[in-house]
Amino acid sequence: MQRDLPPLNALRAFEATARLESVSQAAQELHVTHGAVSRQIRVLEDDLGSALFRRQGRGLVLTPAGQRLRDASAAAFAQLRDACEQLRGHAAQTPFVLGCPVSLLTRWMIPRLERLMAELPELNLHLRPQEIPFDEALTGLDAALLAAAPPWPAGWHVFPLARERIGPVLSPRFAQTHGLLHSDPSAVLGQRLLHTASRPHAWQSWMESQHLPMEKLHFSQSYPHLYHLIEAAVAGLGVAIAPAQMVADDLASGRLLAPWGFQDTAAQWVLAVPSRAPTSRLMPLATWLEAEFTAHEKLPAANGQR
Amino acid sequence: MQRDLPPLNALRAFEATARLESVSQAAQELHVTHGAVSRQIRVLEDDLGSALFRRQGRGLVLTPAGQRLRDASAAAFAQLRDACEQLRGHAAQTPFVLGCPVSLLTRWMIPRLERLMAELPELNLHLRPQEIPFDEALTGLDAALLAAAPPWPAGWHVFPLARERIGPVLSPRFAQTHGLLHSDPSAVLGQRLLHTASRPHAWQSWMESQHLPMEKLHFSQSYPHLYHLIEAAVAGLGVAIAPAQMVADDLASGRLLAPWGFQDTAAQWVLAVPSRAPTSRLMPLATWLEAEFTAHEKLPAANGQR
DNA sequence: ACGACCTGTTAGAAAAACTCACCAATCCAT
DNA sequence: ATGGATTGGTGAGTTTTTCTAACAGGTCGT
Repeated sequence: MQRDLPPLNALRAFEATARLESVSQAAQELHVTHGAVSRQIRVLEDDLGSALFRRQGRGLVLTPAGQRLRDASAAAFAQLRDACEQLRGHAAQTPFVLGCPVSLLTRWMIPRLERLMAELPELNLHLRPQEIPFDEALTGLDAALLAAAPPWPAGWHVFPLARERIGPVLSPRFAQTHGLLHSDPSAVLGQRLLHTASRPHAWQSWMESQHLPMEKLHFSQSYPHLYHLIEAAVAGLGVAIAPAQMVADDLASGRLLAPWGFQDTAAQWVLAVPSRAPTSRLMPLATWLEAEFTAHEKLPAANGQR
Repeated sequence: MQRDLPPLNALRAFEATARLESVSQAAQELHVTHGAVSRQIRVLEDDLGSALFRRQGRGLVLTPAGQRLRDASAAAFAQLRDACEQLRGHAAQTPFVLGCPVSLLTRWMIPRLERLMAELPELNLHLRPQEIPFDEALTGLDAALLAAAPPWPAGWHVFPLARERIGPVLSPRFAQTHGLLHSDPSAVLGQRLLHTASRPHAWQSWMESQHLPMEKLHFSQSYPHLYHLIEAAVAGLGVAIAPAQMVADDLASGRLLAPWGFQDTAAQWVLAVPSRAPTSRLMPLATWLEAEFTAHEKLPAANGQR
């Protein structure tokens, strides 16, 4: 049978008090009031059944019993501190592996990476390109950044970052651009529409949201990745449909135009983590990403003009 | 600057779980539910920022980080356990010194001492004869047993045990006894009244409570201690006035009679302790004494006949 | 496939810890 | 000596933590 340990928090209060020979200073070190420390010491004395301090005037003197306990607890706590220090240090320098689809990585993450590293230097972020669908257990990842619609796989914990919003984009260099700029959304019907196998329903869902018929679409070549699709649009090969965030920088620089704005989809941009992962390193990243994503909410809403 | 310790209670839960390789068994050892342990481990993992267990089927496996922490915490806790064990053991075998006036000691405590020692063997009780008034700090005592009226000195913590009740007692061998047995309390007026310097007001307060005049009292010799007073009564030298508890055994055995019962005084029998003494060894004694004192409440009340 | 067994999770209840405000004692500077 | 500053102790009330109870989901053995 296991012998009983004393109340550990009381022991911590005692150790600090014994080391500093002052209740008040110990309270300061432990970030509590002196009353709390005084009480904890009382609890410990009561538990052990012997006085640990002699109250002498406005100070304290350790009793022999107190001295022995101080030595033991100081050593024990030092050992625990060392071990935890080591673990924490090791955990801190382990890279935080973030899975991310190549399209997002290329067009959104990389332009922001330097700033992210500067603002969260402790994170030691490593990006791992990885396409949707993600492994259910997120094997080898500390987190994944992706756009997806609920329901989420069991075993994920999901931080919503922003609604996904998509819309048609085209280059100023595209031959028909001038005629399209002030037209209805229906004007896209006759254009060369670029699309990607990774988002086969993008045009369909946008057309539905605009109440346009789908039969008259003129699909051009299909691109394997969203990344290529957007590059094709930038090159003026036709009208692409893309999530707002992934063309934000191109819109800002004028390389792309979005005459009909963007439209919410059922999907969201989320940060997904295995449900029982430690949260301490996660929260700063989640916060940063959310801020960065919502900073783009200033992009034109659906039907907005640019 | 002091580095931070991990949450200690969480660490204790982890240590038990790691040692037993089971959340459920650890919960059993710690006398909590498995949910509590599971949660504590989660808190610790979160605090340290690294997983300590790999959940594998219905069991647990320590991660390398967990193993290191287990070794460190097992050693640290063992050290603390040892030290506290030693302190507790030392405290337990230190005698518990109970100050007690000789009268009470002789006539009440000693007859019950064997039973007390048998029922509270861990207490290691030492009686120290000591007369009222007691030192305000109760120097050298763990507690004091005495009859006194409030207010109590500052720095005492007082466990009330029973009201003090006093009444006249006399021996069957006393010459006038037969005539007194069925008389009014006023019959004492003409008798030889025994009294003691240690309680000069005893007769006075009793007479007042009976609404009898005090002028006609025939005081006999004064005895230095209550103890002698009672012995004088037993010897048939006159009528003594004594607290109920101190003649209880004599009444039971017939060596003394209390024809007019007993009367509450302003005083109480109390167990007094220095206010910041540890309570763990105290409570069993206080409980035992209270039970023993109130067991005598069955003695005849004031005006009751015997 | 089923029950036995184990761990994780949640809301709400219970317990522990803390703060605040006060007191008493001591020390120190005037 | 006296009044202010500092220190420790205490009690009431509140906040925070921890625990329980009940359920969910997975794995193992039969």
